[in-house]
Amino acid sequence: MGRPPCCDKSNVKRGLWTPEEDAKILAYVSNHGIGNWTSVPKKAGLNRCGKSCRLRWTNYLRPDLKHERFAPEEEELIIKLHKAIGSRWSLIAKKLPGRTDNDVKNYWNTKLRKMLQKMGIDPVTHKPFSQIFSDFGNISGISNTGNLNKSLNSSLMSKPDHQFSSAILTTTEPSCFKKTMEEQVQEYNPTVTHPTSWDFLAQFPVHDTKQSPLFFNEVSSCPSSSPSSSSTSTFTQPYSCQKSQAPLITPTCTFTWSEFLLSDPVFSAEFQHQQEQYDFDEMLSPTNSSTMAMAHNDLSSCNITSTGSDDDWYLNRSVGRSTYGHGTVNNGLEENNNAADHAAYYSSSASSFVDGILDRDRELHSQFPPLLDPSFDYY
DNA sequence: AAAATCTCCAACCGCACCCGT
DNA sequence: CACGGGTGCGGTTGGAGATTT
Repeated sequence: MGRPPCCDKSNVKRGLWTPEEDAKILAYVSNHGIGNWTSVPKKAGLNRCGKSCRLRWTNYLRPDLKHERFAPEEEELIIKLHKAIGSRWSLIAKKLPGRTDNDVKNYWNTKLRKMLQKMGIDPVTHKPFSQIFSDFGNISGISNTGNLNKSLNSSLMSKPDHQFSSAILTTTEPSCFKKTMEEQVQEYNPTVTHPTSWDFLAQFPVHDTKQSPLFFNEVSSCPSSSPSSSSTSTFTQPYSCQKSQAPLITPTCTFTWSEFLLSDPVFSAEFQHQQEQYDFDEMLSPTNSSTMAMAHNDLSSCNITSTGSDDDWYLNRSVGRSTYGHGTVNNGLEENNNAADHAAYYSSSASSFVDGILDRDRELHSQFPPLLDPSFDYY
């Protein structure tokens, strides 16, 4: 039994607002102020749902809103905050005067996300696709099975190369991203001699948490919407996804957001030296609201159980989902972090947990030699 | 010029939380 | 403590306008 609708949807107008309707809202708010939106339609003479009125006001009519395009500084701030706290649009919007969460969300989805993808950055994890791909390949052994070349060939036959030359940096793009996806793949995977394609990457849904949550979504995975999360700083589960529950990996140590943020050279500089400007403590203070408190937990005190660094976390997630892959010995992180920009932006380290998994992988191979046959297929 | 496709964003939806009763 | 109305939030959709074919 769900919650009853806030109004009779069949009898209220929906869709785009007219100037007349806007004027009624503005007139009502100027006379009565904001409050009890469910009664606003009736009092203002509108045939709209109260929720719709509130949305129209907060997202469009509020006098303090900016309607011009986002400035490069705003773009950079959104990216940094998204890396730090994920798709907490309302929190991000609070740091952008005159912008609503809807503005920020739309701008992210239409511009910034695509821009990052073009530059070879996974917009969910903020890691280079090449690193993700390399990790995945090295752990699951894709490159050993022959499927890599097969996939590359098929994808390259279907898509022209010019797709990969689109990552031309503009002056509005943040300076912290320098390399195209193609460059990164060449750099991180010397064995890959051809440009790759989105189709090819799409076959390995490492950044699609809906289809296959191979990699931990550091933000949405925090049980921030859970009532209990606001009262505890330690998760009882290593990770939990609201919509896609992933199998658990036994935790061996803890990871804190504050350490993660402060270890990030880009974010920590802002965080430490301009704390007043960002002022997460104030913004995320538990005294403000439960949402703030939950986000505070995410940022400052929420402990995410992990086997080491955040990179290990991502890595372990992929390991956990690739039990039967053909693992290579190296985890690929150390040797693949030779790009100065990304080495500065993304730190990594080896993991005994990963080694353990790889040992087990090798053990499986020794016990089941057919697995090493490139022609072996599960289907 | 027309049709097809793409981009963008306003608006909607459903869920969860807050808070008064 | 339970309930229910109000609100906040993030994800998604629909359609208008722009662009390409």
